[in-house]
Amino acid sequence: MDRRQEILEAAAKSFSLFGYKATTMDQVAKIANVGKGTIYTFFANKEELFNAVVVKMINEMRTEADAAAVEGASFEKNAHARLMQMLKFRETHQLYAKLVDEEREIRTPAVSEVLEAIEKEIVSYIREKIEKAIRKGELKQCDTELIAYLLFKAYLALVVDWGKTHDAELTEKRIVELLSGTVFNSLLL
Amino acid sequence: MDRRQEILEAAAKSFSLFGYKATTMDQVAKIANVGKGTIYTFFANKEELFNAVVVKMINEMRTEADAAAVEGASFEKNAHARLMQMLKFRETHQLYAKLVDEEREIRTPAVSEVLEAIEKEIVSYIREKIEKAIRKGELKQCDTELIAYLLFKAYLALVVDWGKTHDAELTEKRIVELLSGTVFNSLLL
DNA sequence: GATTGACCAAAATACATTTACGGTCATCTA
DNA sequence: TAGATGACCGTAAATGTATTTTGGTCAATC
Repeated sequence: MDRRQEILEAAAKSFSLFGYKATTMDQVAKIANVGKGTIYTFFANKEELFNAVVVKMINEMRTEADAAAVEGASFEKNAHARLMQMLKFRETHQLYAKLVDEEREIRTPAVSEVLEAIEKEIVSYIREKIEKAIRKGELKQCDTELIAYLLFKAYLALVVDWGKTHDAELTEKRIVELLSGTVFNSLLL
Repeated sequence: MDRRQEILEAAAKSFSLFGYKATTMDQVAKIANVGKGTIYTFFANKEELFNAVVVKMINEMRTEADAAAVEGASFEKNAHARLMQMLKFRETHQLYAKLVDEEREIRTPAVSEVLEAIEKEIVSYIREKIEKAIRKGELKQCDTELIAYLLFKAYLALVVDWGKTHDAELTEKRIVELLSGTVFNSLLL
């Protein structure tokens, strides 16, 4: 089997289990059943290996977000489904969850950078969908960059942050009612 | 002069200059020109002294936020002015800025708790204003708790977070246009 | 020519020792 | 004699140091 692939999978396993900092190159080599030196013939260093693993994860997330949308459904319904899916992915997917954790309690630069990149990716993904809906005539012209950013931050706040400072999570119904009445409604043509 | 007051001022000065963790009770005693034991006749411990200082600061912030509003102006205009003022206070006021800093790089529980309390205070302040506007018939009935939370988080994201991941800050105009067209507009009766 | 693991400098960790700090209370003074 | 004080105490943090671990290299190997 492809050596590069085996290394990638081994790395994904280790990063998922132990996080970035606690994963050692020896560890990865052992899991992948290769010598440590072999890793460096495919990846320049630990951080590049990490980035490659994360890129793969981002693609999985995108795929799952797309799967959450329903052909023919309204922009609001699909945008909601997509965002909820990605936020669920964020706390369900072993690697993503681990990285969020690591970011909270240690401060590893490589992890911060990667998390930032993921968020940028999500925002630009949302933006794509908005622009597509505008082209289709479902939404009115607007500042798509800012709207995408606002949507993402709003969902992050309502789904993730709220629970940290209140004793109960917000129900999805309450979130939908709030955003449907405010942001989403204002986007309609 | 009132001993309690002198201690409070000395503490405010020290917390502002060095943060919570790096402020020592000996330090405060020296600045206040009192024996260390005296502090403990007014405040049970360092954290209570800290809380008292922060309560004072919250009141200042409230006063400044109120001063930013204009009698007779629209809800949107005043809410915007109030929120922008509080966010400016957040990075201008020596103590507040220092605490945000300390929270970012050290993880002092007392500081985290206090920052959370301040945010709660801001949100409930915004909520008050929303409810007042509803009573006056300027805004429609809505989920005031969530709207207040969303507004605060949106401003935080647009004014504070945006700059951290983009090379230029958002202009106030762009923020106003975004929120005016979405959240604020939807609140009108 | 691809693969490997012993090897190296640098970074992280563990440990021992010292220092600093929050909080107390017997003493002092007004 | 009631409030103020600072020397004092136990603990927690900081500091210094020895030891281990780790990312990355490269000469030897297959």
